[in-house]
Parts: sequence; C-alpha cells; structure tokens
Amino acid sequence: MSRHLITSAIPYINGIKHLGNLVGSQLPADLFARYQRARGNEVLFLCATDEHGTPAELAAAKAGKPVAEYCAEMWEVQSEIAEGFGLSFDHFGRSSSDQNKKLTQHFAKVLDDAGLIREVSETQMYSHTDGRFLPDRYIEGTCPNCGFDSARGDQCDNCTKQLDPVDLINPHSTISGSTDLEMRETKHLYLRQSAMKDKLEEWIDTREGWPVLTTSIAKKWLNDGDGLQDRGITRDLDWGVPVMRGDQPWPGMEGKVFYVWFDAPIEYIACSQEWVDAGKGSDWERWWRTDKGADDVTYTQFMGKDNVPFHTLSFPATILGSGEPWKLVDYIKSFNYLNYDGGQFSTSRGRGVFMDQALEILPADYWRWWLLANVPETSDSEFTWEQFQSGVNKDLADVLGNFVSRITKFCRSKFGEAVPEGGAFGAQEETLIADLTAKIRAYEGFMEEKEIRKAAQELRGIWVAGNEYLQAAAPWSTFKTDPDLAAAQVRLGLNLIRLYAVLAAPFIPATSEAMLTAMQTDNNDWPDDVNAALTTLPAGHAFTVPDVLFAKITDDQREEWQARFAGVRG
RNA sequence: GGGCCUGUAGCUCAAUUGGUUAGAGCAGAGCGCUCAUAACGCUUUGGUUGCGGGUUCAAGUCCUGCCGGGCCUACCA
Repeated sequence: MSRHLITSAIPYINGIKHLGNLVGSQLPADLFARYQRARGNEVLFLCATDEHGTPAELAAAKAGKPVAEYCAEMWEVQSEIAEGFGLSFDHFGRSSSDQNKKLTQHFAKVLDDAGLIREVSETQMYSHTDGRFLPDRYIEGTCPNCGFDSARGDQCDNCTKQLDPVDLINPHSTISGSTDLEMRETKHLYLRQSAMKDKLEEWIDTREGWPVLTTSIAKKWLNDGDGLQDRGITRDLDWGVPVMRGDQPWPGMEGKVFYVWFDAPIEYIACSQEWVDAGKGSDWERWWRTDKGADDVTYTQFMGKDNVPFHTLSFPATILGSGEPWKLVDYIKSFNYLNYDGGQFSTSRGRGVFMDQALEILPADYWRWWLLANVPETSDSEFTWEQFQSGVNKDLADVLGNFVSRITKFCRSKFGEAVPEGGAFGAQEETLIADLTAKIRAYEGFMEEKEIRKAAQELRGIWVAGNEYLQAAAPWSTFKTDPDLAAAQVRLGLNLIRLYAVLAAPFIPATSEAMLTAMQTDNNDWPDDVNAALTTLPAGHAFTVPDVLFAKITDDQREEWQARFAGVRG
C-alpha cells in the first residue's frame, strides 16, 4: 500500500467557478484521488478556497457585505457545488483559517531567520478616494506609446507595451474612476528567491517525467533576463494574514498583510491541520513532515498553467528556504485551458457555463466524463455543445448505459431477476478475459501516469469489449438451443456490470454507485484478477434492472442550452 | 519585443521520442443482429502531416524561413 497526498489548486473565493476552472485542477485531482483509493492506497486529498487579495475585497464591497462574511458565504456555496460534482476532498478548507494564519506567520519567521527576507521601500500608486493602494491592473489611463485610452497600469492592451502606472497619461482608478491618485512610499517584505535560484534549479532538474508545460514555465522564470527575481510577499490590504514574525509583531509592517500567493500554497499544509481539527483525521504531520513519517508519501499537485510559477518556484522556495523537513511536491500535473465555443471561459465577463448552472441542467457524471475525456492536457481544448452532446450520448448512453440495459433486461425476461445458474465459461469467455486483462492493465498504467485522456479512451474500450462479447456470444440465440450456455453468458454479462462500476468509479462515481446498487452488491474490489472478478456475483444472486443510467441529450435540449449560454451570465 | 506551446482525416485527438503502408473515436457509406436507450457488432470511404527549403539510409518527429492559433512575461489571482 502506498500513500498519496493530493492537492488541487485552490479556487479563488470570488464567485462561482466555470467548467474551465473545474477541469483544470479539481476534477483531475479528484479522478486521481478516487483511483488511488480504489487501488487500496491511503489518500489525503485536500482543497480549499483562496480567500485573500484585492478582488475578494472588491467583490465583498460590491455585494455590500463585510469581506469576512462574504468569504464565509462563498465558501459555503463553493463547498456545496464541489459536493454536487462529487469532488471527494478529505477536507475543503479556507486559506483564511487560523491554522493558515499561524503557519504563514511561522514560515515568514523561519525564512527571515534564514536571511531570506529583505525589506524594500518602494512607491506605489495610492487612491485617496478608494482609500487603498492600487495594484497596477486597477489603474487605467492613456497609453504614452499608442494613445489608447484604456491602457492598464501594467500593460497596454492595444499595443501590448509593458507599462508602469506612472507612465500613464491621466491615470484613474478602475474601482472608483477617481483621478485623485498619488505615488506614495510604502515598505514591503521580499522573499529572496534569487538567493535560492541554484537550489531550485537543481531540484527542478532532478524531477522526472513532469509535463513539458510544467518544466518549461519553471525554466523560463529561472533563467529569463537576470534570472529568478525576489518577490514581494506583503501587501497594503486589510483582508489577509497579518504580517507577523511568528507570534511576534514585525516592526514597520503594522497594518499590512501577506501577499495572497505567499499564504495560498501554505494552506495546503494548514488544510491538513484543519482536517485534523475538524475531527476527520488524527495526524497531519505524517503527511507533511519527512521527519515524522512523510518520507514514503507521494505528493501530486494538480493545477492550471497560470499557477505553475507559484508551485514550481515560490512555494518550493518557501519550503526549501525554511530549512525545516517539509514534504516537497513529487509531481506537478498542469493543464492548459478549456475554451468555450470559440472563445475563452471568463469569470469576469460571465462567459461560458458555470458550475452551478451545469448541475442545474445535467447530473455531474455527464460533465465529469466529457470534461475528463477531453481535458486540455497537451494544448488548449474546446467545449462545444455539439461535441458534448455526441460524446456523452455515444459513450455514456449507447456504449455503457445500453450495455447495462440490454443485459439486465434480457436476463429478467429469460431467467428472472437473479444471476442465472448453469453452463460454464468456454473459449469465448477466456478470450474476453484475456482481452479485458490487457485493457485493464493499460488503463491502470494511464491512471498511474495521470494520462487522463488515454485512460478515458481505454475505459471506453473496456466498455466496448462487453458489447463485442454479447454480439459474438448472442445469448438470445443460444438460449433457444442451449439454455445453460446462455445462462453462463448472461452470468458473465451481469458480472461485467459490476466490473465496469468498479473501473469507472473514478470518472463517474454516482453512476458507478447506481450500478452496484442495481447489482445489489457493495463489493468494489479492484480486478487484479479479472477471471475472479467476473465470478464475483454467484448464481442465484439477486439484482434489479436499473432505470436508464444516462438519458440522451436531445437536439432540442442542446439548442436550448446553446442559446441560453450564448451570452453573458445575468 | 522576449520566451514557451501548437498546426496531422469534415470534427476531436494519437503516433512507443528519427524507423515498416501515419492510427483511434465521432460524423458519412454498406452489411449483419434483434437482447437493448432506433441501441449493438462487422466492414468501409476520408490525410501531399499549415507552406517552402535543408540534414539523414530514413522526417509528422531534427534544423531553418515564412503563415496561422494559444499561453506567459513576475503588482490579477
């Protein structure tokens, strides 16, 4: 038995996530967690909400609520939707937890003790009207280069020139529109990532089999220009982890908070403390401390490509720099983006299908299957309603759902609702078992390697093999001439349903459960021995014919949804 | 501007890292089956691998120049 620590990038608290967010981290992480559990391995699967930063404060203000209250409510909402999608987190935490505050402050202290933090005095744009310092992106003005009048403080969207807020002509706050801005001096703490460049690079270089996307982004940051830069880890905000040196005040840093990207990854660790404090577990250190039993843990992170620099560099710099024996990540699985109907999903513009809406129109397994089978592993991929409809109808309704339907209904009409007795497996069945064994071993290989599309394809092939067998065996014919033979064939078919439920559970857990329920069994043992797996349900074992597992998506429905989700979210 | 990824059948994607005749699924065509959600099975039509050069016994794969798509570029997260 091996031990797997699995984390999904933590979704930002600001609003409900869309399907692109889901497929880029939480869903593949859940697939892997469910698979490892199914193989009998010990799993700790963690996720949380990322609650700090300017956008959370602004969203709360817009909602007319105190930010703490807003975040608490949004956590509830996200938590409920995650449950709706069957995301099997052992704990869904919050980066604003006390545990994370303490741990973040602890890391700051040990990093400072190690000489890896320096204080920097700099000037930033301050808005009197908004009563806050403005991140560059919240300042707009006229581009000095091309004259575009909505250039952002960091870059002009028209001529793509990189800018500094002071370069802008007539700058104003995008929050209030105010032009009452001034450059004001402020002090911040910087993490001396530059001092850790060699150590980080050596670590990255020894990682094997990581996605190109992961290592190329890390390499770029390590070696671009002057190399890895130091990074500000504090901000002038109200909402966040107060800057403290452990449990002591940090002179000169009063009223400031840590930067969201400093405290967010630390929440992976703090989340396991929350897990224990919530009474769900007993020992978090054996997952995280290599001096306390975490040596044999395999730690896998899942994230969208935008998160890669923070997980390959910033967070490891925090871990390595601490000098403490924390567990480092073993494998980073990163994803490209899922596009929606020719453009991007967009939270800010409300474009695409959001997680709550998806669940309103179809059960989670429809989405889980299609999204995972089309997950953007090698490049950006595209969601279209036509492809979603045909993919779901063909794979789930026709290939899998109909298989369950045809075998259970045939058995009911000829033998009754119990596994029939008589006959024996012959050459045809041996061929099927050999074929399935090869396919299942391949499926396991893809799942271990986190080759998700290939795993989905293999799983579908396993389903198809069942239909091929039925066609060749033709129990509806043999029943007329040799009822015992037909009984053996149907017995095998019913056992295939249980086998399919076990194998498919990581992708479509709810349906898998429904299949086991129909077969009236809770035996979900992994088929290490396929032959044995196909004799699990003995003759005489009662079952029920389940309702249609997957109703097909009709053209009318597709057109309705296409129209409904064509514009922006209201 | 710089960096990275990407372009393969009508569509969505593969191709064991330079090695037989570039493969699957969907869609299309034909046949079969009748247990089943008008479902299933078998067969089959589609490709000058974006375009032009080059290296090599051998290039979808490596080099180079164009053309197109995407992402990142460190104060959004």
